[in-house]
This record gives sequence, structure tokens and C-alpha cells, in this order.
Amino acid sequence: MLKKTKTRKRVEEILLSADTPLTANDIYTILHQEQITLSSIYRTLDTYTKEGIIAKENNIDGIAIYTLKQDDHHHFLECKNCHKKIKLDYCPYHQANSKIKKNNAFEVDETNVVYGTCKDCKK
Amino acid sequence: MLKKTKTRKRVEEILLSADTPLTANDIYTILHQEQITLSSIYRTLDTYTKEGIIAKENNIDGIAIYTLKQDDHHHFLECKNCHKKIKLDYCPYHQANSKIKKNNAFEVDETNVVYGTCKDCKK
DNA sequence: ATAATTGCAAACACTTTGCATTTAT
DNA sequence: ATAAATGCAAAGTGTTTGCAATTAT
Repeated sequence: MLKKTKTRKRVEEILLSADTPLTANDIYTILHQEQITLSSIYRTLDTYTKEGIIAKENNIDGIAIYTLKQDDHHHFLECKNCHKKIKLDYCPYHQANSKIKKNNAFEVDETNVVYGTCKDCKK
Repeated sequence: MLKKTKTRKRVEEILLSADTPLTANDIYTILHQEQITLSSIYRTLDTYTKEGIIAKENNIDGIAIYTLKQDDHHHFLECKNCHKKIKLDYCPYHQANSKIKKNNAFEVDETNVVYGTCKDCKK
């Protein structure tokens, strides 16, 4: 069975209080002064992802970012140029994904962050 | 100005004839017997991505995959478990992205591949 | 002729892993 | 007591880069 270790408790707390997805290194930056190892953070993140407690996705650079799966989650539009984030209060693809599920018998993994270009960066 | 080198010609040809996005290594597997280097392939892919000729996205493992931007492009639903691909003949998110553009002044970068779970793998 | 591109090998950055030690149960 | 988790350091991958040699214009 899963043990509630210091690493796991702290990782959960940090993801819970974060309002955007974090990288393993983001978490490590917060936790390394508590004698928590980066590899231990990766192992927690993997374990919890497999357990379905955490959602893993990749940012635009291909780096893994993690969020706690919660009812109160948000979607973001992130500009790949200026990295400004626009928080949405609804899921923009919910309808489209329902349709895919019905028509194609395929359940899409929703991502929290959608990348593109904001109007200020669109010259 | 951009020179039409052997590497560039071959990379374009290969992406043109591929019906799914390819990794740099996929392309290298085809081209290394023609004395073309992996680093040269990466440089071509980068250059063409910046030129807007090629679209770059990340697969579920965070590895970069590339497609030639064409009118005749397709979207795929890829099962993260069995890796089966379902080819769609329309863009499932076109409407949602138009709405985002109008409401949030943000232009979403469409991806070719959407990850999730197919019904056979959904126990 | 010359500016752009390549090959090669080395460097990078993120992530994973083996093994001895520690910790939650 | 013991199965599970961690720390540490080393290894693994995909990707990038510096520089001298080559090639398209």
C-alpha cells in the first residue's frame, strides 16, 4: 500500500496550493531546503500519476507539468511567446470531447494548458 | 536566404509522404543511410518550424513530432495505451478555437494528435 | 567568392534507475 | 518486522551547440 511520506505530503500540498501546473523542478525549488530529493519528487509524481491522483501533461517545450486532479480545476491559454496565461472559467473542449467519445468511442485526456499566441504578440 | 540542401529536400519529402507526425529520429532512421546527420535533421526541423513550413508538437512522452503544414492535413486520436490511431476527417476543435479567438483574443495552436484512451483499452 | 549549412563530437537538460539505507505501517 | 520509499550518484535520452570543413548561391 501507499505510504504517506513527507515527500508525498509536501508534493500534494504544493500542487494543491498552486493555481497552475508545475514542473518537477518547480516543486524541487520549493522543497530542496526540506531535504527532499528531485528523484523522490519524480517518483512521487509518477506514482500519483499512475494512481490517477495527479494529471501529467507536457508544456510547449516538452517538459512534464503536473496538477492535482480536483473538481475545482482550470484551463489556461498560454502564449508561447510572452508566456502570459489567460485563466478560463470553463472547459473550452468539453462539448467537442463529448462528441468524440460518442462518435469515436475514444476518451480524450483533457489538458489544462492550451498553447498559442495572444493578440499582443500577434504582430 | 534559405538554401535548398539535400537534407532539407529529403526531410520535406519524407514529411510530405508521411501520414502521421514523425520524430527527428523517425526521419533519421530513413535518412542515415544517405549520410545525413541527426543534428542536421534537427536544424532543418528547427529552421522550417521557425519559417512556418513545419508544425512542431510534442507526443505524450514529451518528444517532439513534426508535420509539414499542408491544406490536406489530418487529426488523429491516439490511444496512449495501445497507440492505435484514429484518423479524423475533420478538425474536432475548430469551432471551440474560433470561439476562443473571438472571446479571448488568443489564437490556439492546433495540434494534429490528441491523446486519450480507446474503448478497447478502457476496461 | 562568400554566406549558409553540415558533420562530428561534446555538452545539455530532463528524467530514470540501482542499490544501500531509512521509514511508515 | 518488513515492505515500501528515499538519497545519492550514475546512467539514459532527446536535443542543442561550437567549430572547422563543405556546399549552394
